[in-house]
Amino acid sequence: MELPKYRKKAAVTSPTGTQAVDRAAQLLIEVARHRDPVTFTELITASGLAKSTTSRLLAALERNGLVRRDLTGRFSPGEVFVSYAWRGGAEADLVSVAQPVLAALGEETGETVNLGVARDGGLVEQIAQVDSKYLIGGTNWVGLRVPLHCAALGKALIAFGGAELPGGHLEQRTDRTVTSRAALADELTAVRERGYAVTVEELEPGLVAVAAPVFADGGIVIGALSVSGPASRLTTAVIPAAASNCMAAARSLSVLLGHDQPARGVQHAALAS
Amino acid sequence: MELPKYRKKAAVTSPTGTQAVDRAAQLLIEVARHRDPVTFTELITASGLAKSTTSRLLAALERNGLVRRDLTGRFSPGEVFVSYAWRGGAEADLVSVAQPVLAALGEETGETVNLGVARDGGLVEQIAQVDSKYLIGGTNWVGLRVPLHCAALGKALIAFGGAELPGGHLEQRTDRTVTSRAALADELTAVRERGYAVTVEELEPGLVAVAAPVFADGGIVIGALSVSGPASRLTTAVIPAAASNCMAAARSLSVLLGHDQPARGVQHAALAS
DNA sequence: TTGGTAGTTCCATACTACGGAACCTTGTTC
DNA sequence: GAACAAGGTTCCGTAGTATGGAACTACCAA
Repeated sequence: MELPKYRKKAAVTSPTGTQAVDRAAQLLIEVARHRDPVTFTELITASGLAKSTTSRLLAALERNGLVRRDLTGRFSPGEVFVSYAWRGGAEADLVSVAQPVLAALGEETGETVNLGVARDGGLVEQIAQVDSKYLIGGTNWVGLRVPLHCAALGKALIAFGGAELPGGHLEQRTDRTVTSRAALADELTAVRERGYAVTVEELEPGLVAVAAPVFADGGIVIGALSVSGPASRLTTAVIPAAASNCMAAARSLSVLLGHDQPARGVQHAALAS
Repeated sequence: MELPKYRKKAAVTSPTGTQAVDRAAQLLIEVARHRDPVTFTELITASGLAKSTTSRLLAALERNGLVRRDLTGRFSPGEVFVSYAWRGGAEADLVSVAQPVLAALGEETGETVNLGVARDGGLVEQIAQVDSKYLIGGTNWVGLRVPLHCAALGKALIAFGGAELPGGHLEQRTDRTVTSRAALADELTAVRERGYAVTVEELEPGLVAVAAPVFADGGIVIGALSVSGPASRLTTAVIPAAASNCMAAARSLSVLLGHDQPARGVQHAALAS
């Protein structure tokens, strides 16, 4: 009886002519995705590859600075990742990754759409925007920073752990701004239950907004997506619909960023069956 | 006359059994290294690969979320990078990338060695440390944040554009702290010329330190490396030697992070000759 | 010493990645 | 608006690179 030198695979593996690259990419993603260093054995089981193949591919990745092994032989993202992250290019890239999602949400709701991220000092900054289709709508808010507690974006961030409410006085922006920490805590609980945050004239009279959190790999909240408009259009009757669109968009963006994406690549998914 | 189907290469290409992965890694690094999106053609010339091969490899990288193409077809780092950068894992990874360099510098000088990065509010935080070999030396400073203007790490950061001096009053920590902006500006010019910063009892009486900047890809300053000790040991006579060691270590770390590294991978370097 | 675990190297094999050419798409020039 | 150019993708037969099993090394524990 002869043993086949190559195991025949049941599932068709990528007919794209890039098997090795796909496999290496999967290994790299597996390393980049985890918060803690990953062991060689974990990578073998995660990828389903042969020891020798995994060893060879990882050596190639390491040689190129894409992964790094610590003293115990475990793998972490390499210098290329570290260097990229420190360079600060990620914010610009986040904006461009998000742009299509914002555009779609703007199309659906017709209102001003913003992507916000937490900043030091209890602020949230809008880093991308799609303008309202109406004549009355938001001006350009990109670069604008507002307190977390009176913005929908800010509430969404705090509620899901993407920002922390600073100590001290909570500024009373309008007569509807929530400045009691107890009331705010109750509201944040509601935000977590609903999945979205609302502000009704708490930041500026006549301004209503809803916002939902955006997650990256590993469930970390990196920002929030908001829909804002005048109180005359965003009435209590239409807020739920806008919020629903907003949450769906936030979820899409999260998936784009690798959150809860079951199998990112092409091959090996079938092998698990 | 027959045309060879495969072009014979003069230089031996990676005898490691990972040609495709190495090539893909080079393309990925080329994309991650640049601040601005890179075009397909630029990648072809940079890699020296055939159009078809480049197209296939880039498609594989894109499919796996490692690169992304914008509307004009140019390439940026993909969601995997964006997600990694936002997760904040880069700081821990920087510490572990830097650890061997710090250890070597500590071995050479015998003094306390620190890696510092800029924080909001005109502060510098020490994120990694190697302790002095002497009984009198620095305590554990990891996590400690001090004003930029009176720390060697801070001066090195400001001088090379890695941090900005905040407006307002410059705190007088000791009677030797430089609090005049004009005097500080002069000193920063000297730092740029020398390549390293010095503080002599400007942060705490009896404490002397030298520091040199650490660069990442593209010349961005991401942190600084310092050597600190008591004024009794770090006298004006030995400061230049310590500074020289410190600068060499900072340069090593910069190279590790991809700064000015002529050819990171294995192949293609030979093709340029 | 023996056994076990973790990972690397070797090797013949055969399948995957190769590059040239054809082809497609988009934008530009008369 | 036809012809051209530039940028990029798909196709294809071929060859040489990636493959996985086995042998091997290194380290640790009992």
